Amino acid sequence: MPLSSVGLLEPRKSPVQARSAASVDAILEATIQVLLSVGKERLTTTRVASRAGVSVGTLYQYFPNKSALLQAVLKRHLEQVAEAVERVCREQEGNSLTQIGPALINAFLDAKMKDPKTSVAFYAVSSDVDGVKIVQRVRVRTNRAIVGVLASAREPLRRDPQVVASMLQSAMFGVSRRLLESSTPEKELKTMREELIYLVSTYLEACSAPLAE
Amino acid sequence: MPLSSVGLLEPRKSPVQARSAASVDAILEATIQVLLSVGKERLTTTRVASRAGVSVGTLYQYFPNKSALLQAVLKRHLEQVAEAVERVCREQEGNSLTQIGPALINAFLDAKMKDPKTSVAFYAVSSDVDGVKIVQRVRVRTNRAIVGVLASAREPLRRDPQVVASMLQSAMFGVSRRLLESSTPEKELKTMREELIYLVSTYLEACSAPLAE
DNA sequence: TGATTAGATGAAGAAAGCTTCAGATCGGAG
DNA sequence: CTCCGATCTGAAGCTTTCTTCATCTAATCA
Repeated sequence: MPLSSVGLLEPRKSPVQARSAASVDAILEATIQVLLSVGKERLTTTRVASRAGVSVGTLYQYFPNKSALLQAVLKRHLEQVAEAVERVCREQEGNSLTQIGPALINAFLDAKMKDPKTSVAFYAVSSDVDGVKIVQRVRVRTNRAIVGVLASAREPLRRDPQVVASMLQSAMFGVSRRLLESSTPEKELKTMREELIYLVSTYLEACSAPLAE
Repeated sequence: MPLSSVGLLEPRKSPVQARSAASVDAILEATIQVLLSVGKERLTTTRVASRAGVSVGTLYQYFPNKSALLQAVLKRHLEQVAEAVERVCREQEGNSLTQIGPALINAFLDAKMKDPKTSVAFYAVSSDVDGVKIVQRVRVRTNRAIVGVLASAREPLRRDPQVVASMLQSAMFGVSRRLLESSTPEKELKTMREELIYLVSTYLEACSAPLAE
């Protein structure tokens, strides 16, 4: 399965007629389904096409190679999470750190743990497909959003917002990954979520300048 | 590259004569070197054997398949990190949380970031080789050690040590992964290490019962 | 030294899956 | 209704790499 990571990410052609757009969508969905049902090792372009109800040829009309196909679904998934984070950050603008922290964690975990099986599958895919680059882009976006809310918070930060945001991200990703790699993600979710909120809260409190002492 | 994850992890035979032990070692080392030089996509058993100065046949005498080979090197790497953590935990036994936290972080980061390139390469390998199971075993070991020191600390914990340990692990892994996936791990290491120590310190302090108020 | 077992060799078999492309079909404009 | 480009089809070519095994060499011991 030599996935040349050369692949252009973009579809080969843009849909002109309606049916082709439908094909692309079906292919994308089928990819995830095949991933979940047989795993990445046995995910073949033929199988994906078949599941999507089209022929391999059609698949290759829209994706230059298998790698690009996988990249496309990965990207879509990560962007959903990024959007969730950006959304809370916008909503929490101007609030106090006490509110921002928990809100951020909840939004992230909700988005990431919404469909644990899929998220887990994507971890595996990511390393076959030059996923790091995609992940990085998303990370930068997310980071920017977090720095934004932090800066807008009622309490000023005593520490570099950039670094604080990175730290928060690391902790969030660390926890979600741990959960997803555990055998029973849903079971531990509640506990770990609460603990993460606690961790982040104490951290943010410590980071904020003492308003009155 | 269909890596049947069925592979037995153990070598097919144990070395009786000295030269065979040497072969196994050479093969293991060569695997890492090939991984670093051409990447996992183009790592072939032939190439590894060639680099190790033996023939493919010899390789297959000690490893049932490619997957087992990769698992072996991955396992070795993870265990080194685990040992480093267990060591500090032993050393810090009975100290205060103020000391334990930083010591733990430093030991972990030192071990994990010792050879960033290799660590990064292993991330990619892990998902091809059923690495999750290996990672999990190591996690459990590490968790046990951390729970141990926490319990031995001068200050009693107000929170479930199990959960606290999981949280610490998640944060550590999250940060190290973030660093390794960044384009310049070494650059950000210092900053992130300090920040992580700060995070962990404030967290542990909050977790400990107030001795005097 | 001769016998016996451990270890090494590497050409070739076999499987697998990606990707192509020549030809069939569909949809819409005129 | 006709025509033409858009879209679809899927058998087969091609490449690649894993893995085996019959055979050869090295080490050990009596």
